Amino acid sequence: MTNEGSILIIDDEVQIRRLLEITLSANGYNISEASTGKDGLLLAASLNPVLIILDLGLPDSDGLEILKKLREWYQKPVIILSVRNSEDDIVKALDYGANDYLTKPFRTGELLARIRVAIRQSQSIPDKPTLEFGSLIIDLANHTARKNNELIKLTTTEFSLLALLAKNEGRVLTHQYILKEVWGMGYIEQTQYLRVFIAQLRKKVEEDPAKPKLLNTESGIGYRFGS
Amino acid sequence: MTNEGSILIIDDEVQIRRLLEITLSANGYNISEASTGKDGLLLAASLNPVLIILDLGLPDSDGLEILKKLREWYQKPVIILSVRNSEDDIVKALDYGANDYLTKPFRTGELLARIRVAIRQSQSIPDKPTLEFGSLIIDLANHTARKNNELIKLTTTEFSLLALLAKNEGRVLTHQYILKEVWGMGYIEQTQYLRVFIAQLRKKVEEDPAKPKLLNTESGIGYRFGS
DNA sequence: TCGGGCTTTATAAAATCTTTATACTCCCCA
DNA sequence: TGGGGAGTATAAAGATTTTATAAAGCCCGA
Repeated sequence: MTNEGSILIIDDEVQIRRLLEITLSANGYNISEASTGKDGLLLAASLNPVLIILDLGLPDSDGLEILKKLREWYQKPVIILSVRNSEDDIVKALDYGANDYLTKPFRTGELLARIRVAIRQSQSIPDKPTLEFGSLIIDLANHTARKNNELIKLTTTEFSLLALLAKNEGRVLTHQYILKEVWGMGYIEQTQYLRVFIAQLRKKVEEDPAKPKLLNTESGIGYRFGS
Repeated sequence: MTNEGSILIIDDEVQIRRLLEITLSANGYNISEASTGKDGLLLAASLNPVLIILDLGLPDSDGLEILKKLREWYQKPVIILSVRNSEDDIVKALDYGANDYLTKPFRTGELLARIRVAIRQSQSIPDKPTLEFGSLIIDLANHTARKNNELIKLTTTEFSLLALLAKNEGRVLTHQYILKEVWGMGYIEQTQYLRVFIAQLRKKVEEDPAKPKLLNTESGIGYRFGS
């Protein structure tokens, strides 16, 4: 795969993409590009790049939302490149999981150095792309899950729910928290959604859906994955 | 142990140190300070801080040299804080092993966010606080309790009751107080509820429910956890 | 238009809480 | 010394809340 180890640029401005493409290529990186948040997410999932450069001012969606969605499964570095220079924007982006934040216009040498820092750090941290629980293997980067080595067909919502719970193995997550993370702020009261999807997941993931070992319910509170 | 997890500031300017000290302390970090590179290196070695904030413009030595020396053994994050704003300085510092680079004057909120990023990357999630009583472990944040490392199944009410008593280990809590805290103001007279739930808890938590060691009754007054 | 996936509804089942019933324990005093 | 009462323990029945699951309806993209 030629794009193994590439850097993904998500930015709507053509000239910025061109500049980055030239600069980064000249320094030995493979480049992939997306001009919208949606494309960016898709490309990120399919290419699994070593680093993502993300513009906050995308036309189709809020950059922070893209960042949050990315961070549900993408552990490698994300560097924000934005014209926004307010402290609030910077702090939010960093707290949402960005590794670094540069304001446009930026100095290419500095960007390159910060890319080196980010990649250097991500390599020292051992990659944990899959979560394993007995015969169940969840691959966060590829959005897939396997039981006894067979691929389980999961919808997007089912996968985020499973991934959220699995990433918090042993912890009790409240209904509200799960609904907020998977469906969004406006769905905090839709506990029934959660019940429906948990039931579906159990059918797909558990040996015996009637006696769940992975997706445990904490009556009156929420759900807990495992132990 | 008090300096375990502290942040070391190496900067010769008193007012910067004072500012950082106030800001960082207010955000729950322990602070250590050095005004020269030499002291900084010594302190770093003796304290092993979780993060170092390093000024490049030290009087006794070149900041980059300090960084280089630090990096011979120190793997945790180093954030550079400097008046120097040239691309060359920034690139060099980052390539010498700095994790981040901020130019003075800096915005404290941004610095704090970048500190969080650096610490987040350098350490995995710390375990949440738990209450431990021999073989019984109560995890308040997770709403779980374990006896001999096995999860005990507790209902919401049972858990709040156990948690309330455990948090007040050794103290006698009156019936009324417990009822008010767990059930609410309107239940102060329902002493029987309490008896029922204490009995249930003892069955689940005590080695010998007939001879309780944790959930002790103070006849005529209330209950006491432990000692 | 079709079909997959999400939302909504309906209902059965399970879990939990409340109430009742009965027995036990301790302590005081005749 | 042993009977009585206040306070306590516990099981179990009844009531209520919460959860599981199937299935119907809806919506959107191919």
